[in-house]
Amino acid sequence: MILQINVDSEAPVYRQIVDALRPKLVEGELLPGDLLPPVRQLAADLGVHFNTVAEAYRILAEEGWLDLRRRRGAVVLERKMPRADRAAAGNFARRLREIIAEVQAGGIPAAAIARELRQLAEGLEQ
Amino acid sequence: MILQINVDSEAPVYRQIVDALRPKLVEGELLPGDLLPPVRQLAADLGVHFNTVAEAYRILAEEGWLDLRRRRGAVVLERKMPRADRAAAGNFARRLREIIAEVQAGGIPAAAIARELRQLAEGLEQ
DNA sequence: GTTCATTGTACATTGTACTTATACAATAGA
DNA sequence: TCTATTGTATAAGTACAATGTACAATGAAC
Repeated sequence: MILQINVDSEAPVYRQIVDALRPKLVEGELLPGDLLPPVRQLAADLGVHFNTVAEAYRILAEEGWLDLRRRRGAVVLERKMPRADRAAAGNFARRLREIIAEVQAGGIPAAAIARELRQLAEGLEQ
Repeated sequence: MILQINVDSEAPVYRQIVDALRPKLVEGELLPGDLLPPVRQLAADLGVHFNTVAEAYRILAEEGWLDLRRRRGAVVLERKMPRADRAAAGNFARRLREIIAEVQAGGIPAAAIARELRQLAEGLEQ
């Protein structure tokens, strides 16, 4: 099982799958040439319909991460990072601020959040 | 206008409103006793139906941020931070990892992301 | 080269969630 | 007491998510 989903989440399953796979692709846990499980197998593992998995694969294929071909499956591609558009950076800051506020509201102390942020920042620079 | 929404966003409007207001509440930009605009006024400003704003206010009221009363409007409350539940911290790390991967995939350099994270971490510790 | 199981694709259907429309209930202030 | 202003409740329209089913493509076995 290469990922898990949460049926209680408000996020749609196909998006949960995309959001769980993308970090593995970006961080190199999944490498070019690797083969993802067939839609029917991953769907069975997750307990959802295979079309739901297919939709997730399709999104990642459109982003340039996967090559989908019948009878062969989903292959991880070599992918160049695109040029960033102007809005992306601003949106990123806003979304982070939203999430941090949500987590703080949930009772996580600011110090713990700050620690987590620094840890991730370090991980990015290696 | 105390906030803006993005009609192109995939996030539902009522959630955009919640996610835009919560940071203001957490960070103290909105203080106990402050009055939010009536649902009809904010809705008109945003170009949506007032029930959509009412739904957002209701969510924030359930979280303990607002007191809603007819004819008086939405008043910001004094609110204690709750005890954090066990899952929250782990979910936070996972969501951050997802968003960072998404932004990286969009072409923002890791160094820029790391800078943003550190900046937010600093802001949290003041 | 043919056959067939395996894989992704296409599309209709069903259920769920978002947004709106409309009517209602409560209440501060004149 | 009356009334305008405010939030509330509920149903309907619409779009989206997830599924069911049939199909198309193709690598492997022979």
